[in-house]
Amino acid sequence: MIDLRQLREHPDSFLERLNLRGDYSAPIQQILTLDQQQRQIEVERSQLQARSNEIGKLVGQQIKSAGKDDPAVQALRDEGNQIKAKLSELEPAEKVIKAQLEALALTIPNLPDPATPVGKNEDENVEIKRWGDEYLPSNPDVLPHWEIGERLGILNFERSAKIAQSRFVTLIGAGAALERALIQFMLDRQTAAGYTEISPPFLVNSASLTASGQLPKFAEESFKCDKDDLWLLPTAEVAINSLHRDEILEADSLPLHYCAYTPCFRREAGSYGRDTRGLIRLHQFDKVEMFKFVRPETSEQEHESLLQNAEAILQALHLPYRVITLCTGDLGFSAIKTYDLEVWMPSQAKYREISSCSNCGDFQSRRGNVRFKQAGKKGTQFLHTLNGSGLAVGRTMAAILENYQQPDGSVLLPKALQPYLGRERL
RNA sequence: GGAGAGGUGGCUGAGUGGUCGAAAGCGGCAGAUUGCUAAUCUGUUGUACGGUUUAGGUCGUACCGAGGGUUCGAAUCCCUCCCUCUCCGCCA
Repeated sequence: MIDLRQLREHPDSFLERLNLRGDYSAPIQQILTLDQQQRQIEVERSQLQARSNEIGKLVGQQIKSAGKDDPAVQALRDEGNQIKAKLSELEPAEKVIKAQLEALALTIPNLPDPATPVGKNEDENVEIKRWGDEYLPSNPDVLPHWEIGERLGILNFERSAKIAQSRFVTLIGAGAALERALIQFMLDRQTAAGYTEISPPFLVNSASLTASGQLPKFAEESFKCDKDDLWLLPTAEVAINSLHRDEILEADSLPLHYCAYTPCFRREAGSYGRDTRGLIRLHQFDKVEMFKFVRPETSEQEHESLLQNAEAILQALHLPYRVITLCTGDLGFSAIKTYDLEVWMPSQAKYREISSCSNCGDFQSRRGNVRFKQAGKKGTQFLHTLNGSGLAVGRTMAAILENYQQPDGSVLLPKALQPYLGRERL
């Protein structure tokens, strides 16, 4: 949620930064108008209520001293009724405006951080690092991971479509074990890095999705269970973000670092043509997520260490990757700054996203009303939230199947993973 | 799914129509005092929004699970929903 007070006080600089994402002039103007109307009504309303409260007390006193049939009592009652009549017009009007204001404000994305490069779309993202050139595979005839996977008999798409739909996979034998091993491996690493593991509900309510930013704007992206106001979790970020919703945390308890393995469910609406084969873009995939609740002044630094924690997995698996900083035009809705990790996919001769590490500033904590309080100090502050994949399991599996593919059609397993599977190759 | 009980401030817990934002205790904070790793005493102690102020501040409104209703006036009465607990049923 944007900071309405900040917008009200510095509308020009606010809009200038926001417009680095696209043109939001119209809704912002509307928000400013609604905000002004709302406050105007609020002033009038609270004055009336003050008088009404006063009358309420006076009636009580008058009845005690002069009896309930005293003419003064009737006069006060009349005045009270008049106020009630006025309030019955003001209150609904204010509610409507407030609802419009909130609905609109919820569709405004977060302001990009000054450190986020300015750009229109993904073509203007900035590469900041490459790692693992020495691990680039030398095998020139690498098969795409879905082909090698089906040859090895460890994954099957056709039968998955029979069970569910296209864009689902069934893992078989060593494939299923590999997935489980990767989850275990990643959780082991991230918990060793200080993240507290949680296992949240895989169904979440609308409030949780709104808090993290998926609703109201991206309702089409998630699967909904209509009867229950529950949605299939699109990412563990949603669940962990709501773990402390409507709470006031002790400053001393921060930072809180969590990680979680969950499946993630996404409708992938509007991406019908892309990545139709393989493990890259499925309706259901596994992910180990990292999430931090931190004090505002530390979030930049926490963002860097979050990135390192994600990188550590790729490094441990000896998978070549690069790090890019998303530009303002490609930045996600809730983020102020995002690093993407892209792993090398030999069959496509391209780097493909395998982790996204974002600093969301106080955007999600405003939406979820998560604050912290310094003991002994007055007032509360919104904290900052950060999230990052550590990592997407399906894409990691795809990267392994391609980068570790041998000329004889077998797939070597990364050394770090071998103990988890009790074997050296697939 | 059926029956019952209940949701009050950081916690425990009183409060069933009128100075209740809410007693009391605990905890927290500040001070006093006692020569002993603590006791005692005193004071203080929620959040949000808005008006006003250079600021400290000050004033107002709202909040006793959520949303409606009755009333001059609701934590208190009525309705709907959500959640928790106990028992029964069902079930991994």
